[in-house]
Amino acid sequence: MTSDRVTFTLNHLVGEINRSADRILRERFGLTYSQFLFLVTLDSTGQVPSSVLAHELGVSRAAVSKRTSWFESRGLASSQPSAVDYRVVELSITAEGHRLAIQMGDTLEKQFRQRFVGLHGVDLDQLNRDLHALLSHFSEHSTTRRGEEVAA
Amino acid sequence: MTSDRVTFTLNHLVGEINRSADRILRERFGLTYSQFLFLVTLDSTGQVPSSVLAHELGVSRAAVSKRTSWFESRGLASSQPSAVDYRVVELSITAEGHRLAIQMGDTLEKQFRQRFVGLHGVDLDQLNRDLHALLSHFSEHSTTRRGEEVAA
DNA sequence: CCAATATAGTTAACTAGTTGACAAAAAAGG
DNA sequence: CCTTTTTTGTCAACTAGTTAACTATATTGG
Repeated sequence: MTSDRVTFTLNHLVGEINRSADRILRERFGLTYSQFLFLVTLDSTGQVPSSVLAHELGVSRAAVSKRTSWFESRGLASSQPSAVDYRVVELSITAEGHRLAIQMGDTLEKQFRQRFVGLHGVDLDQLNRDLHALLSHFSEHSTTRRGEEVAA
Repeated sequence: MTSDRVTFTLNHLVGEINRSADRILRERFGLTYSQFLFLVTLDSTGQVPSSVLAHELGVSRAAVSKRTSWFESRGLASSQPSAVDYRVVELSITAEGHRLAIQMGDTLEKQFRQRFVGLHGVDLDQLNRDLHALLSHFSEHSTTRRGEEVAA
């Protein structure tokens, strides 16, 4: 059962971390962790078609489509039809959205570091490398059917 | 940014693993990963009050309440009012549910092992220990953090 | 003993995801 | 050039979670 335990441990740990991040972001910024991910991803891509953002977030195009107006109405993101492909809606982050994404990221980073001072016996960088190794091994050996289409 | 990258890597990896498990369970058993978790958790607890199962699964009592009839109607779980506390609904797994939980667990285990033959340089048992260390450190330091000072 | 409080489960209204169907636009290719 | 196929975004209907309000039952303490 060793291997199963790893997946259970992973799920449990990720659950705890995300719950904690969510709580902090709600308290201090009034936004959820998932809203933070939307912003930080859009910030990292710069202006992108809605479908590309969906792919980056690992969710369906429909999911992004439904959430876009929420971010627009709060002045955190903006959308405009592409000039070159009239099917495409280009999304971009606003200055306010960018400012917020940075601030939220910094807050989480600081909180995470504080929480792990005094944790000895685990090398976080080594852990990160191992997780990356697992991830790429996993992606290579799977018929990654992520939502619908897959970019090779 | 090291620490943030760890949480992103964790999320990404868990997403891939769970998506893969979900796909396999849907194909072979017609059930989702989350339904498997419900069954395997109920199987491990034995007969429990609905609220205890909710706690074990890390979801709200309402979430369990709404799903219970689905499992009952398929003969995988059963519920009966407690004889000692008339507020409580006791849940238990059926023989069929138990059989299914075992079979699904075995399938995932086998698939996981197959996928990781040929992955060198990562000791899964060591990884599991590290993750557990992180998890318990995290849980210890997560309670009682009201109003702590982190400059924003 | 009984009034106040706490707890278990259900329900309603909401959020955020899914798939499948669709219209419109673009790309491919005879 | 015109048909066929592909892609983009949106919508509808669904799943699975949330919180808040509610009912019914326990538990506690004066």
